[in-house]
Amino acid sequence: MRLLLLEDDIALQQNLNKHLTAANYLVDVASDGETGLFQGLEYPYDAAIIDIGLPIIDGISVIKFLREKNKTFPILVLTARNSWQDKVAGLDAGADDYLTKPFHGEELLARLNALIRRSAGQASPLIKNGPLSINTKSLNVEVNNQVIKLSSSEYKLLEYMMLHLDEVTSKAVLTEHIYDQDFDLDSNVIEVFVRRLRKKLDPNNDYGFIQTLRGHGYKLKRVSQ
Amino acid sequence: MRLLLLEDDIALQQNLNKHLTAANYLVDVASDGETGLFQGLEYPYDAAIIDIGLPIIDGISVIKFLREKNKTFPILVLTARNSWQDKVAGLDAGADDYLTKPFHGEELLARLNALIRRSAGQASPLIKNGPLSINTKSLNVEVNNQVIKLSSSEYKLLEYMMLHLDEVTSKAVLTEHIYDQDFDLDSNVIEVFVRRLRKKLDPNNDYGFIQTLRGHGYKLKRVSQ
DNA sequence: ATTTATGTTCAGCGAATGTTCAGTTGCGTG
DNA sequence: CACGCAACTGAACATTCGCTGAACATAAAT
Repeated sequence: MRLLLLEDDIALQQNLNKHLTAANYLVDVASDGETGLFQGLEYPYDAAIIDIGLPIIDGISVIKFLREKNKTFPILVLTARNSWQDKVAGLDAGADDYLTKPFHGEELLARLNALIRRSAGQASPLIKNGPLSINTKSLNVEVNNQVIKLSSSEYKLLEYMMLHLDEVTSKAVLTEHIYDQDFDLDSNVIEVFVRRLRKKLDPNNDYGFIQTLRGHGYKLKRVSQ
Repeated sequence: MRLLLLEDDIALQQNLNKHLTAANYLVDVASDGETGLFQGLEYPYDAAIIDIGLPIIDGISVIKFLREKNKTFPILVLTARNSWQDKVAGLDAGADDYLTKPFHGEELLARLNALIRRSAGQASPLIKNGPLSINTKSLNVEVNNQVIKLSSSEYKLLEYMMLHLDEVTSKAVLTEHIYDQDFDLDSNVIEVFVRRLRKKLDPNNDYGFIQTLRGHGYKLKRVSQ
């Protein structure tokens, strides 16, 4: 198992390196974002541990860039205590878990093991489809890296379709997904939400994300990119 | 698909049961670890959903025991929010994925489907017959890799015949399949739909996909290729 | 209490689809 | 070969479905 460790605090870096190596990981280290990013793009890592505060390129940007380049290995971010924003930013950028400093080496190892095992099943909170991406943990939605603000229902609709790319889904099923109990069927809520979603995601209909299949339902087109 | 659901919160249990059943799973439920473990050892499940906090025997132990007895079906653990220890423990015990409460039924389904698919080597929604192919999920239809746009009824007809290749099907049966209730019999709707289908799939009748058996019905010819 | 965001309902429109019809074709049987 | 019936065909007609803008209702935020 090969790891990428990005940490600029040299003492901490060496300490972690020791721990991880002892746990039979092959560790590559870097002390700044640029070097780290380069390495992350270059080598087939099984996971990365990235500190938020890095010189040259900060950790968040490194994560974003790696995800943009379709690097899917799990990422664990290290944040300072009480820095709630950093955690959120990290998860938004595509990290899979976070750890607050200070922490025990054991804790790090446990989480890392879990992440790696889980990633074998490819359960990343970040779902991408061409220029469209959503984060099922932070509920962040982006089109071409532009954040889109969606209402709760709009998000639910989109999430469902992102989890079922290219599958036709009837309005009845979509309704069930938005409302806990069953709902009045001869309402056109779904149509209205779809309308608003389309408008927000793609005002000029450049992409045609959401397609209508008359008599069947809607589907979110898979975009290659 | 048969599932084992171990959850001691009765409300949640029933809710999940409803969702899963609606998604065509056959669900066995249990509210404590002992009963659950017994069932897990006894029946051939396709997957299990296990809450960490269970009476009598806790979820982690159940998972460990199942794995020890070489039960290989995928296991999804449910954990409380912020309890990363539980997640780690669950994954270490042999679970394949985790889900943090509260969650949407759909997210559960998506993960579950992913797990099962991964463990079983997916069944394809793609049906091919020579140059003709349909996708029963996306409802995409192609002839020689050229996408063909069909109306709802046209698609239903084609799907039925693709699922019954080389079988003669009477107009009455086809009618029943398109309409929920029975329909006026002395109408020539089917003929009209067949006509339109033929035109769209094969304008010059190069292949002769749909054959007429006078007095009996239609059949979709199996094409070698 | 007021404003703002979100959810829900409604009605008109137009295109896509479904349905009917009438004339034509052509197979199969006598 | 001729007849009758089943299927074919093109077009007209009818209807449904989804789209849309807006209004109204309710919930959340200030």
